[in-house]
Amino acid sequence: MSAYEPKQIEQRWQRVWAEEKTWEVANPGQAGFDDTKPKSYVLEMLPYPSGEPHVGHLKCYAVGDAIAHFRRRRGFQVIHPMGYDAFGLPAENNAIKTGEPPREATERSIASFRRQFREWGISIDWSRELGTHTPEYYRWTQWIFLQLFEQGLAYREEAAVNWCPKDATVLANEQVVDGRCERCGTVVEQRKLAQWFFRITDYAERLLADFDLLESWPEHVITMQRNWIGRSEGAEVTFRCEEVGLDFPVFTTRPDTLFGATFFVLAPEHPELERLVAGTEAEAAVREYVDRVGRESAEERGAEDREKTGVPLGRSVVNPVNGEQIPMYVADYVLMEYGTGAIMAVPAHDGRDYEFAQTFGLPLRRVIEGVDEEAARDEQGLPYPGDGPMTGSGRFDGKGNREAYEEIVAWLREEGRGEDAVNYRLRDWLVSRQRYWGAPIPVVYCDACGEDDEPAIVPVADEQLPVELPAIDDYAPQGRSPLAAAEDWVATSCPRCGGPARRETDTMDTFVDSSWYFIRYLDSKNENAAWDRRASDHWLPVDQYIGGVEHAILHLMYARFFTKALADLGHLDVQEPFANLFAQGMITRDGAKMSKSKGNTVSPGEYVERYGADTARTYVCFMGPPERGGDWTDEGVEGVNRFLSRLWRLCAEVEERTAAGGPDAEAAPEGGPARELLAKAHWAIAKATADFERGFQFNTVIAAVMELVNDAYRLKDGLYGEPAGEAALRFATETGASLIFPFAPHLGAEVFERMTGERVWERPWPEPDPALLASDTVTLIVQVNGKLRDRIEAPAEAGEEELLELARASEKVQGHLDGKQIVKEIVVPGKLVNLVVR
RNA sequence: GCCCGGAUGGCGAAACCGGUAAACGCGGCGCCCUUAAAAGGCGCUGCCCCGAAAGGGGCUUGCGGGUUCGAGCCCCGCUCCGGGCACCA
Repeated sequence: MSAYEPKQIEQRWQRVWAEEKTWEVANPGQAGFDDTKPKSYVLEMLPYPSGEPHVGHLKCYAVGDAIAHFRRRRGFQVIHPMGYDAFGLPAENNAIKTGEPPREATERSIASFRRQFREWGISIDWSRELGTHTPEYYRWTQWIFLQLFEQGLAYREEAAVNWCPKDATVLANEQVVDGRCERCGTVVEQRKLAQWFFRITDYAERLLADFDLLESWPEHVITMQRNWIGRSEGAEVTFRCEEVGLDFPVFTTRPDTLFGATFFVLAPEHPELERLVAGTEAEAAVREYVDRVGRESAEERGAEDREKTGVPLGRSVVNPVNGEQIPMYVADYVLMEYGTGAIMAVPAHDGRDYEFAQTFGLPLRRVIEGVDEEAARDEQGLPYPGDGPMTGSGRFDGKGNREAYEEIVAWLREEGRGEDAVNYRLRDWLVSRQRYWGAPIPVVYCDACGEDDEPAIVPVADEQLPVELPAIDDYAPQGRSPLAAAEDWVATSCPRCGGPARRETDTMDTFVDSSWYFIRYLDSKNENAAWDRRASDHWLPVDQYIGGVEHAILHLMYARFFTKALADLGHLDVQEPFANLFAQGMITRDGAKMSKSKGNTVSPGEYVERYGADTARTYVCFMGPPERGGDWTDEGVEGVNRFLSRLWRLCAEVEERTAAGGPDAEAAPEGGPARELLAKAHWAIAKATADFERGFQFNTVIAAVMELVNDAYRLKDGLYGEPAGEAALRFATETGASLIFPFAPHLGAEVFERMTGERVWERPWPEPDPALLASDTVTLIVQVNGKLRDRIEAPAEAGEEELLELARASEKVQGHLDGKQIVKEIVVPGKLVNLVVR
């Protein structure tokens, strides 16, 4: 009998799928478009092509492909494309080290990914393939940038960035490790540079509200995004500094504690600081403090156990609720980026204000009594952040603080000193990078069009797109984008006035590229538009998105933002890009995250070479629930390989039998092995279908097919009775192939063809026969006082009385009744009897 | 500190609506095939106790309570592990 040789089988089917373009689908209006089927967009996150694919890729695409195959055979027209997120730092860092142009290393890696995806037999519509680094793609990334720019959603502003003084370069956040430059170890500084931003904060509210529009996303991903957006409700209250005649609004979530404010703090970056202290005694100390803070990294400043620091300003503001003068400070625990960059400090009810007050000997004033505390009225138990009755708050005393909250805000509103306010933790998205390997930002600076010595920012005209990335020699950053060195490229003419102008030399964050690729797939060869509305209207949203949790926040939120902004611009008709999201867990080795330095990496290529793609794919799906992680073991791989070999040999044996004796037309009588095997096959169909539809329980789908194959072995030769016979065996084998096909497509296709002469992917997913699922008898569980005492084969149709009689008649049960009184009888028909005795 | 997950045999796990705990796989043990090995096939395999055996009994889903005829699953209180956010007013 021939052995299972995956290589031959796999190559054969890969050739068929490539030559026949089996997985390509047409768009509406194109030849071959099938308008009879509902659509399903199945998408895995596109890979970042660096080096070779790793097991994370294998898992992601194995899971996605199983879904795609299942949906096709359930009658959907499935679109399942692939592309490469090809811009980014690794290729550029490699270029700095080796001098190899990023494009070359990237193309090499893409070729390797493409080849391996084909070797894995992933059912991809290759006609839609894209790379985000190609001018054909980034031309439209630039177009989207300009669309956002025209809407005021892209803007340029000074911002603090990470700066390494030794390398004289700007660093990405990921290149700052523990506040130091990852390359030279120098402490990183904050520098103010003009940067490009996307106004994602305008969408904060919708990004929160539209979680309701999603069909199925993992709860923890939604929670992570919620926390990231960080919506806080409160009030904006204005404190006035009479000495300099300035109003200072603050944001607070606790207007109920206003009477407890005993001091006031500004962030070191606060723009009015200068005016407050200019020419005063405090000026020198304040300036020194602000300078010191400015030199610190965000990491240092945010350190957990850091002592509170600050400097008094020698000024005071008036508390609008009681007219009290409270002293002003500057302190680095107040952040300019959040709220108004100023706070009212209530040390009795806020931990941070409390610490500051302790350090600087400032008074506490309790304005909310603790409810159950012994020392509810004195300084013990402070800071107290909880609820309770108001005290020391004038006419609000005695009221609950929640009630007082509303009344105080209403009062401030009437007085014109405050109003309800909402704040978000979310910041605008900084998209410019002083880097080479990215899509150039398509604007120019024109002095002639500008005013007041400020050059005008002029968008590049649509017909001049793409702004192509020029070839350069030196990729090392010099404190400006490496593109700045390409002087011929930088010097251009102004699209508006035709005069001399300079190109923007920053490139875009790679997250911009990946925020819209799923739309481009729908019309990836379109040279006249980013996409055709007919295509996007038909295919969007993505019905099932699959990828790692590491993208739970950034990528997924950026893509959601892009979708909403593009919908607002009239380019899309969906508000959410991904209706269903599946976040896969990480595969470890020896219990640890895989890394080259630990030497515990698993190369999918090696396993595909040794065991075949079907084994590797089925194994990652069988390891456990795919949303959880799993530890890769070679024994586990062997086990799956053994199972697939068993299916293969079963097929070979059934074929031989036919050659020898011809199919026996058999009846599969009740109680016989043929009937048993057919019933098992239909059970497996029902189980596999249910588990597929329930979500991603692939491990149990595969287990069901294993059970079917085991039963086929057990029954085929009749070791313990009659053999099952040809027809039942053939059906069991065919069914096993059909059900395993989404995981092991090559073997599934091969075995199915040998059994039926047909192509499994052209056959609908099998339906279980209810007549064969039903059984004449059931195992009745008999409990006494909830403990299992006997199992009895009972007629499936038996009524409650009959079951009770059977149960009471059981000898084993009798032994436990033993003179006791039956006080209650519980019957679950077809399942269980519980006798309660006393 | 706040917010999410999770904890079941030697291991990965299963258990759908509160109704047989441990399906399936790994590992281990035994047998068959073989001159032998590999490969393959067949069986056993949660823990403890009684028994020569057949068989019987008890215990068991991180810990402690509760609800229920019945809890891995529901409720209350903890412990440990993993992840996210974190001076966000």
